[in-house]
Amino acid sequence: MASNKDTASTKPVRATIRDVARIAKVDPSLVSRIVNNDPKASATLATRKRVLDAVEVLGYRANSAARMLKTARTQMIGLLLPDFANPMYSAIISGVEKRCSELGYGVLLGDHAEGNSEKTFADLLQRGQVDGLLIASVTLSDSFLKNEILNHHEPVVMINRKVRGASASVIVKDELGAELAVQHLSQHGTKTITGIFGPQYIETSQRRKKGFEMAAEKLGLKHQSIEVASWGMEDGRKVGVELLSKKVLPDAIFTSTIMMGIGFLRAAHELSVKIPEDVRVVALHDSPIANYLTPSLTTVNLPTIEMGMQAVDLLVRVMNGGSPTNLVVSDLPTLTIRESSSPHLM
Amino acid sequence: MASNKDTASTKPVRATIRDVARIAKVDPSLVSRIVNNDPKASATLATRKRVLDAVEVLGYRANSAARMLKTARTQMIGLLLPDFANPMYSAIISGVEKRCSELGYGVLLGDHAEGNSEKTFADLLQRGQVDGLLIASVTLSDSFLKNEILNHHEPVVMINRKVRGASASVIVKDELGAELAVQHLSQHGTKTITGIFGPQYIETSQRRKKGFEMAAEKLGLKHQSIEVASWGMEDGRKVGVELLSKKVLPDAIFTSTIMMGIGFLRAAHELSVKIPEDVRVVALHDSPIANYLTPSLTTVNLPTIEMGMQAVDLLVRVMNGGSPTNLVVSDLPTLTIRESSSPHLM
DNA sequence: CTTGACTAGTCAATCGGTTGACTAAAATTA
DNA sequence: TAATTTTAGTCAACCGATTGACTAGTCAAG
Repeated sequence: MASNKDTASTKPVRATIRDVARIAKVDPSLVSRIVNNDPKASATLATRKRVLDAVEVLGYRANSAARMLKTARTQMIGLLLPDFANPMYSAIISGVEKRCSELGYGVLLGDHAEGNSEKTFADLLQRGQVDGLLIASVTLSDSFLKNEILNHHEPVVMINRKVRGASASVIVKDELGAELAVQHLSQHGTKTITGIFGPQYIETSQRRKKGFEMAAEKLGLKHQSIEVASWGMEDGRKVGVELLSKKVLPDAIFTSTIMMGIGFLRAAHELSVKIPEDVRVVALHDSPIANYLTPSLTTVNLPTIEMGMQAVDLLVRVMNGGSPTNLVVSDLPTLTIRESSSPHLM
Repeated sequence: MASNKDTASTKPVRATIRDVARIAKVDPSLVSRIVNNDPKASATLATRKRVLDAVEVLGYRANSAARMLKTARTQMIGLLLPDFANPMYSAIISGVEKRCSELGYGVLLGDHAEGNSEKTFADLLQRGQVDGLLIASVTLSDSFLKNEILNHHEPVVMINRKVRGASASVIVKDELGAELAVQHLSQHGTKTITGIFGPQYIETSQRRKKGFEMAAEKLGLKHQSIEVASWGMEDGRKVGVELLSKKVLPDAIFTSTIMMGIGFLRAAHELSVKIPEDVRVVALHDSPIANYLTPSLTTVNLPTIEMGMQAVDLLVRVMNGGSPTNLVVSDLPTLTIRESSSPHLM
């Protein structure tokens, strides 16, 4: 008699380890050891083959719930994001997913639109659905993170952001990215430059601003930093309209996100300010779309996919008992020069 | 003695149902019934309170692996996507995630870049990590899907695509979307119109083309359909360059994806063709970015988020024994008129 | 021929909840 | 008051895989 009674019709009958064991005429424990390459498994070649054949024939896959229960590891990682539409996050997702899939981890998605956050954390971590958590959110406050996350002291890695005081994180060389942009913008006789940044309570925004200001200082540029409440296209547009309505325009603009850069280009278009002739623009973050804007947008390509991958690596290390560290992706930002900063390309 | 022995230091000690039972001085089964609102649970108010208090105090959450194992349901849905960067997919993800979270399902992400596919399917479905699968992929061939997916006859819902012969699906009114675009474009004295479509072995592409052609026919427009191999920005640009290099330009262009539309605008810019003065453009799919392009891009807003949500609903129905159906989201596409199609806005 | 060391594999407890079957006491009905 | 139903809760068998402990048989060495 089959151990799986066929329930009426619809339910697919999944083979269990016992089914395999019965077919191969061995104990389930041996099957387990063989399929998991347990060094403790000792079996003759013939036996091993019988087992493997049975696995093949039955299409056996270990039930992951049972395995999770016994091993207390889910082989899943939670990924918390605020916004799926932002291309920056797309790249992170890609990197995370890629590395996870290489390492045999699943990626459980968690969005945390407003109000959602506690629920998500509780649901994912507390009921043991994931072995660890990646948080790529810029909107959660440091204090919330400290109280909710570090309290539960689960393995957590922050992506693209450090949280003061604790936890592991992976960031990229934002300062250097900003510096690269400023250096490039300083050419062609640029004297004045304006940077547009997100809110400074976010550590990442701070680093970008710092990189911008130090580079401008070093190059002797007259500079100004504008801080806005958010990072989106509309923010870039609004600031752009305001800035470009003035009598005197800066020679160059640096936006700390590509979304802002896109918005800024739009503002310039609306006010008939010529980019790059009147104002040259560089944005942080690359995205395929930068090539297709008019003018195409010069960007600093941050190693975002790499950041996602290394975040997974770090998280896995922490899950295995490694100590949480704050990691900086060693890949350097690179500049992709396009029309928005290069009069001669136009 | 606590049932959880404290392992050295790092591992967080999670309370089990037995811990709760002990504190509340009841049987674990009663705890289970109470926390799950099992109608079979009968307990005095006092007992119930004791249990709930104990749950609260211990921060108890049912271990999901154990529950999965026993109930044979994971409360997770797999979402298979080809590309996280495409804004179209972002909207689908949003909708799926939202509805899942409302219904208490988790979303397990599966990318299926090349070669990845069998592995992903096997991993997710066969080892019972998800109760059902949503597939939002346009690149997998019908035959692959039929053999790999329908063979295993697991609950699967296709998003934005039908597979001939079987399975459940959710699509939107693509024809109508195309028609809406053509109608709008037919104004302002348009006589000739060209549509740009993805490969016709994809059913969705077919419907869009059909909608386009029927509408053009009905309105007495001279029309032409171009078929390209893919749906991206570069495809739109290439076709655009080719098309706009000719001596005679069509009065209007319809692109069947927003990515193509973006690429087309770029082509026009490169060739100094004025949009909308020389050629008017409408793209299928809306996205916030359409507002920020130059010119801003008129789009047909398909109810994509809704599609994601309804896909989840349908999948859940199928998982609960409902019969798989091919569903068309009833929300109608709407037109958002922007500069690319409206001379008077410029 | 005996002892010891492998080899090839089996046994059984366990992970944490769930759920049908069951019981003792209390409440209701006859 | 006795019989019956309800209430309040308990018991114990799972779900499927993992893993430390154990055993029967084989082989080699002494």
